[in-house]
Amino acid sequence: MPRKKPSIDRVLHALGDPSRRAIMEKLSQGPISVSRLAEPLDITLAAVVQHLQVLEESGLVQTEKVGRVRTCRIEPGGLSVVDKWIADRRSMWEHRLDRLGDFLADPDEE
Amino acid sequence: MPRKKPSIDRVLHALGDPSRRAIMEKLSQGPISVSRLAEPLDITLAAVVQHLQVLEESGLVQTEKVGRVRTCRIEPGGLSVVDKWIADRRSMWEHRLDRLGDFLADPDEE
DNA sequence: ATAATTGTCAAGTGGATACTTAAGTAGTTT
DNA sequence: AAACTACTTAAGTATCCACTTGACAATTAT
Repeated sequence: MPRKKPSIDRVLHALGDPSRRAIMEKLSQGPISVSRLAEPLDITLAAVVQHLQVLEESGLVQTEKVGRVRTCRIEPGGLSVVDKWIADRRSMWEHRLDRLGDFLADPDEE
Repeated sequence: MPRKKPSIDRVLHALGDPSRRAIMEKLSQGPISVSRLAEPLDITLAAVVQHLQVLEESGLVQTEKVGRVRTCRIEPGGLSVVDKWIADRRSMWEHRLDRLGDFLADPDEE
């Protein structure tokens, strides 16, 4: 089955949840199985599996099942779409600040 | 009223919503009033105000009311907490990849 | 074969939340 | 003063979503 395109929408929604961020942080330490992932989190294994689905569909995590063990790891390129979105916003408003000193609208700052 | 500390949790949750991202994108073009912000979005003005509250509490947007008009603008440092979180994750797993070649899933390591 | 491990799936629940409507406030214009 | 503009606030609704339970499947160990 073809892997879904990781949109900024999917990715940011995925990262918006604390449990999923905890999973990302754990996975940053290295690949690990589902049940070992679940141990430190105080949610059930089933919940962890659901989070992993979201993370996988958003392109943040890759998993592979061998035998009865599913091993999860970070998908290194997954966060780049967020980087890009942020960079785009920043370039927009920074570029704007270059062109016109916006003291008119904002006398207080800068 | 002291401004709340913008945690990574607040910020990523705020950015997880498409309407709020649309607001961020519009604001990247420059400061604008609430009602003009609402025009292109097909949600009510009241909904926009609620989103703006979330964005402001997360430190992504700053607003200022003069007369009866509230002007909204990007808070330039607001996204840095996301940058930092991403950079931290990346440095973790990249550092790890430097140290040990991760040949295949080796469950009992270290 | 039996049991234990590791994960999967379906269905349901409770709480969060995005949104609407409607009424109200406070500046601004005429 | 009256009308209009630009929000603001409260309350209700409906959907979403994180999480649980419980039954099941598949692999590995005894």
